Amino acid sequence: MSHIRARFAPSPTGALHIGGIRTALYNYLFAKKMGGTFILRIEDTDQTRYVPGAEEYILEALRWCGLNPTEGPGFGGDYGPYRQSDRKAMYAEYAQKLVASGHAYYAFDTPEELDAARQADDTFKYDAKSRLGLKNSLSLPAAEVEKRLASGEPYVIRLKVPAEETILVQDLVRGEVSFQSKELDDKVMLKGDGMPTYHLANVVDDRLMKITHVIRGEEWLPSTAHHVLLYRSFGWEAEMPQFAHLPLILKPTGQGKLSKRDGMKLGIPVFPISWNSDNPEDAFVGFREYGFLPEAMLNFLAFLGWNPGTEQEMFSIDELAAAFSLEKIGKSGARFDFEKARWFNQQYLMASSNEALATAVKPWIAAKGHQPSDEYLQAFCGLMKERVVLLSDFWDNGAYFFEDFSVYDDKTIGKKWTTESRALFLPLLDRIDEVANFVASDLQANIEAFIAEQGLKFGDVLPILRVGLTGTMKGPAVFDLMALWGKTETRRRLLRSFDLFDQLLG
RNA sequence: GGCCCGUUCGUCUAGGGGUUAGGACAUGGGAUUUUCAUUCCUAAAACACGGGUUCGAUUCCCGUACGGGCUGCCA
Repeated sequence: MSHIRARFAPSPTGALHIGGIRTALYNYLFAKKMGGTFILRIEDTDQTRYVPGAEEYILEALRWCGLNPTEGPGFGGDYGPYRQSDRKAMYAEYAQKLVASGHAYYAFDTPEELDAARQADDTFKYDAKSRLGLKNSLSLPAAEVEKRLASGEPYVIRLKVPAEETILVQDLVRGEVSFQSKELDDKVMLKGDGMPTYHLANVVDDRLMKITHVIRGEEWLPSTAHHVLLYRSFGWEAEMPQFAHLPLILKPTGQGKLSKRDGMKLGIPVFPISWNSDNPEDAFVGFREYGFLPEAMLNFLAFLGWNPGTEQEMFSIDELAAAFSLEKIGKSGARFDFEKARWFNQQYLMASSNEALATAVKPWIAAKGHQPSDEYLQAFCGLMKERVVLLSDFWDNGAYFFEDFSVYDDKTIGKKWTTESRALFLPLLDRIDEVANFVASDLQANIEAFIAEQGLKFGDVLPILRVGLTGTMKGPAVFDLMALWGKTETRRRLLRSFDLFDQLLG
């Protein structure tokens, strides 16, 4: 194999879910590993299912993931166009070639007639057995066919599947898979509207784009037999791409492959980025908007159906590419485990530098109406990163860094705050004011000394300080918080809170 | 229904004819920690079933069961 060319070929029929991203990822990793080319091709041959904005969505999702194609619509490349609707004329040409060589034929049966046939017999199949009884250029006299064609009667072109043949598919994931041609139907190659079906388009394009490896979901395995037949019919079988069919991603609960609905049902994201729609039934929240880092999502996804065989779990995208191989792809479906995805994100958050985190967190804080300095934001991230799982947690668990809390842990205060408390804590505030070097260690030493002098225990003092400062019993070390905020702010917060606490006594 | 694919702890998986069947997530217990979290230790937890082949099968073969996919002028 001289130069590897792998493609990701989504259909712009709506938001691309996580399974599609994984397919893109594996194609990307494989190409990268082999020093090959990663190609994006838009498969928009179904005009009835075209959804405006879907192509933009795909591009934006890939961009967010960092899975940028080296060839594709808007990316350049010598094998364009990369949008199938822009290649329409080509397919008709190839379909005609198939007819001319006797590998395909015209069919005039209407969709209604075929529906009726299926209705009457649920095993109905357009194949070698039935086609002579149907309306096509094999069953009709030549003159009749000419007449129908000349009159502009709508037709499709169907592949003439041989009656008795064994078709072997070599799959890189599954090994040899065999099919009997008598089980296969005469698939439509060219539709009534002149557009190709997936089967024709994908074979022609993979050929013309010199694709060497077709890495796609397992749902394509059954139709691969048709694809092999097509390559054979065109005389391309010797240079046919290699196939690798990926195991499906299964629903988090229950059975079946993951679908768009599952996310909404369980309140978890199954899309890389949000998909907005006027119809709430068709609007989805993405991993991005949910607070995931793209690297974490990709790391998680990479392990759904693939494993390097070592015990390393955390992989950067470059490490994934280096470790990747098609042979290590599993065969069985993998259940989507959202808890595991969260864990990966937490690991990435903890491992990130404060600077990188501040950049990622900034928009989340800005959305709440705050524009802290980078320095403050970085310190905030440093103190919070071991206590968050999602980017959204930074605000959810740390809003008090940016604005005064209005609700606080009154259970703790109810237990600890007494009529004597103010008399005790005011001197402590003065004591804190006296700390010359306002850093955590000095603060701790002074407060500890105060506690000892008063004959108190940590538990008598620290909870009050913590809740007074933050409103909650959860969070970073009290002394770190004080050091960050400084004398004035520390005093301000505590005084404000003591007033609040006093109200509890009344 | 037909065809195709699959099946190791609850989940993601490693492994492979003879192993104490390994790791991770989640779960239970414990330690550290002024809180929360982190970290560390620890526990419980799996080769779907039945036949072969073999000295020996979780591993190879065949069935069965179960699961999944496909069965459109959708991809």
